[in-house]
Amino acid sequence: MHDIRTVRADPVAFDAAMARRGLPPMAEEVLAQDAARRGAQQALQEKQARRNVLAREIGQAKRTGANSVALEAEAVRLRDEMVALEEAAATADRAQTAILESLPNILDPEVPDGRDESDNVVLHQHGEPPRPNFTPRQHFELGEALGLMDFAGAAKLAGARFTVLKGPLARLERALAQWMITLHTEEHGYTEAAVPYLVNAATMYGTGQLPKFEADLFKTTDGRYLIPTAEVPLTNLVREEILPEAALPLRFTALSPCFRSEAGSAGRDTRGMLRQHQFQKVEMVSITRPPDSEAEHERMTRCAERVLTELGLVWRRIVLCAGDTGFGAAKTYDLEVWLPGQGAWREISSCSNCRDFQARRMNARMKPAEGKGNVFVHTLNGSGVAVGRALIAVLETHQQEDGSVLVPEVLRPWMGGLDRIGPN
RNA sequence: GGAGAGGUGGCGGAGUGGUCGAUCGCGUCGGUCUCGAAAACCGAAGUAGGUGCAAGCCUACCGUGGGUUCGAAUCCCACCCUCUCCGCCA
Repeated sequence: MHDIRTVRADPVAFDAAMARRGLPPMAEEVLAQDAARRGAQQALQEKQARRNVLAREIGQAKRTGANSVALEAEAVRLRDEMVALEEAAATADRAQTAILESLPNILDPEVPDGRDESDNVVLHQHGEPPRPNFTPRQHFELGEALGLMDFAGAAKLAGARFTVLKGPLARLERALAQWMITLHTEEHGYTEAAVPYLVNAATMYGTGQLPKFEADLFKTTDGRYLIPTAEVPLTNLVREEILPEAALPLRFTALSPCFRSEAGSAGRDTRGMLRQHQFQKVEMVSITRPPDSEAEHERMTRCAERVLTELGLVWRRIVLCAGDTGFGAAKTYDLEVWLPGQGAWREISSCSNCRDFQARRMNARMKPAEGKGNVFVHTLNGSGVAVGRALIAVLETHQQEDGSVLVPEVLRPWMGGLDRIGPN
């Protein structure tokens, strides 16, 4: 959601910002609409002021027993006139909100130009893709050979894009999740939250899923939505709040299942558990003072990177280009892991600074310690990290020639000391 | 699911058709007094929009959305939420 004042202040800059997203100029139209809105509102407010005066005078007349017939006649006329003005003002307001809420966030100047993911820029790489002296297998080959990853069973239960994990593999997923969230709470300063997985429309609007991306969501019969990420409930915790400046930053983390319809991705990544309708993810969310969000973005990304490093994975940080950056983000770092079986880099985490974009939608503000006026907070979110994909990366990275998989050191305490998942 | 009660400013709590954006208390901030503090006293203090160089002025907001009325925190309708009891249930 954009502030109409940023458009008013510099329409040329606004159009330039939207152009980076591949959108046509629209400032002129928005400003014309804004002028119409203000005109209608002003006309209405004048009538309202007159109405209030008349009502007061009529009340006074009634009390003193004076004749108020003429006043009441004018008031009736006024009310009739106001009907059209009210409608005009409301329509203009809705029209303005509709366009301002449909436009994506203004990108950080550091975001590189580009159309799609091929224009993303690698910033840093940790480790080198290994060159084992055998042909590494993909995660589903390993999992199925071990008899611990059941796609047919999942399809029977729920359809395509679901997986049933069994035995040590099910436990490995749980171990990954537990270890990650414990790392973030005990060492990275995040407060764990257990949140609803089903939220209302206002909550989905706050983080930007609605109204534009409803097709990506699962909707329940009672009008609620399954969360596509814990970012949604965690961030909306501050919706409609005015926080004292001293309370910031707020840092939350949650383990949750994520539900995605994957509309529009038919045929992509159909094999294996890379792209599912349901997966586990550990999410991090920060709410900061405006000047702090940039540093927080770096900090959060490093928290995610640490997870990958400690799991012994090969990863790299990329900054998404203009065309690939999500609707609500001003800047996004993706972390990609090297999957030896697939022989490709795949996204495992995405850390975004949304600045005040979501805060406007949520009306989430802070009261400055000094000075007047409340300001919108900044919101950030990042995966820390996707558990399902971490499982894939661990399997493919630590697989042995015999098809067994070494359990990363950090996970062993969570695996009852198990150091290897194998076909014994 | 059934029955009942209730949602008012940071909190508590009045207000049931006419200067009510809202009495009062607590808390907060500023001041007086004091060596300092407490107490006491005085004062300030909601959110957003419009307009204006500014001081200011105007408008809206008493859970949300409609309605009645010249006029609604107050009356009517719908919805949401909270609490109590009953039933069911992990």
